[in-house]
Amino acid sequence: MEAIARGAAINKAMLFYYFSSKDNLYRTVLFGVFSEFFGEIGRIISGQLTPDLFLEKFPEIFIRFIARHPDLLRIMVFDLIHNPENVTTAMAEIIHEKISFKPHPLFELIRRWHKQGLVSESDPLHFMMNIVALSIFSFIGKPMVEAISGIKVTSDEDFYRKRIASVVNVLQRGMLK
Amino acid sequence: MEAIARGAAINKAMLFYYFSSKDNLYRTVLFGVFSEFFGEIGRIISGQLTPDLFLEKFPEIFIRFIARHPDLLRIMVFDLIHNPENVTTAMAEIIHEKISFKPHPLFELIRRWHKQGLVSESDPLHFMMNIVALSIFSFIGKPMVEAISGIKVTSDEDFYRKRIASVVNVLQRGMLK
DNA sequence: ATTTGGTTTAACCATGCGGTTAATATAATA
DNA sequence: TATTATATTAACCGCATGGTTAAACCAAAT
Repeated sequence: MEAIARGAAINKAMLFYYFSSKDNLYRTVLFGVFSEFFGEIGRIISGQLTPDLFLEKFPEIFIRFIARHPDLLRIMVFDLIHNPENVTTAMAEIIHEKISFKPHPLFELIRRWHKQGLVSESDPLHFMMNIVALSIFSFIGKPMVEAISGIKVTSDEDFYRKRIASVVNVLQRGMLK
Repeated sequence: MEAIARGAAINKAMLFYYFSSKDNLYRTVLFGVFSEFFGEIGRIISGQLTPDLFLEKFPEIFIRFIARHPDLLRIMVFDLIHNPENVTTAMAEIIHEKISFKPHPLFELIRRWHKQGLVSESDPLHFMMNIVALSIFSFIGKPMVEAISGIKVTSDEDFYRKRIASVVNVLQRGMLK
């Protein structure tokens, strides 16, 4: 909290005055950032959406979004690992009650794609996990893979572009029929 | 450290007596667990290894290994996110100096596969990242995807089996030619 | 000018935690 | 048995940090 206050050039007590607790500040920030994210995602989901367009756009949006908010992933993953109930209830609350994005239509869409023989994965949960996994790991795992391989990434922009290309390629070839 | 000592039914000071610092204890544990892991991986890597066998075995070993060591991922991801230099230098040291597993032969093998037209991904770094990403996210992301989708995983064993199947399917269809 | 309500701050409190220490118990050795 | 090296412990230290408080500041309303 002190560091946040320093960053905002205000006194630490002001954070508690306006946000009452660290947890509440956290949720407020999450809400803002989720609104932004699901807004972007919502914009590509429509009736005419094809699976291969979805698999092309989603990783791009996801990876670019996280790259734009480098601290978000750090904070969320920390919470996800240490007390998942906390962050998941906060997320569920935010998503289901306050934001227009509803996941169920997307899940129904994925099921329909599978029934139409367009995608190979029948379970929408695993379908989405595959996409998110490939996108998110670009950030968490980069230093680990660098350490194991001994290969250092030179340009970030270059890395993300190649990463997006690789992810989209794997997803389209791997999940489309 | 206090919790670890409690778990081992010893006094906290003993941990410092035998391991001198938290960091050193951490590295000792990492070393043990990495030896185990890379031992398992090393066993499947040989001259006759085919890419599709590799893509089938690696995720299975990886996912089962992490499932067997639930705290490992938590600790490593925490470090990976908060001070990557720390964990990566520790990892590099452990892998390159103390363990028989060498990543370069594997990377060469992947390059050869690509030259032979067996796999579509030309960069071994991204090739490996795709595999690790899909495997690892089964653990970190599970609660998140559950929260967003509203679908709760019932049986763990069931979840892992389906997860492995989905990952192997995506990888084999997505990266093989 | 004085009251009032929101705003801002420095100083403080409590707790958690990595790490230390000095003293004691125990086993090995001469 | 006396000595020495190794194990083991309770108590303590210092620092970071989430959170609180009481007082001061300041603008607008009376």
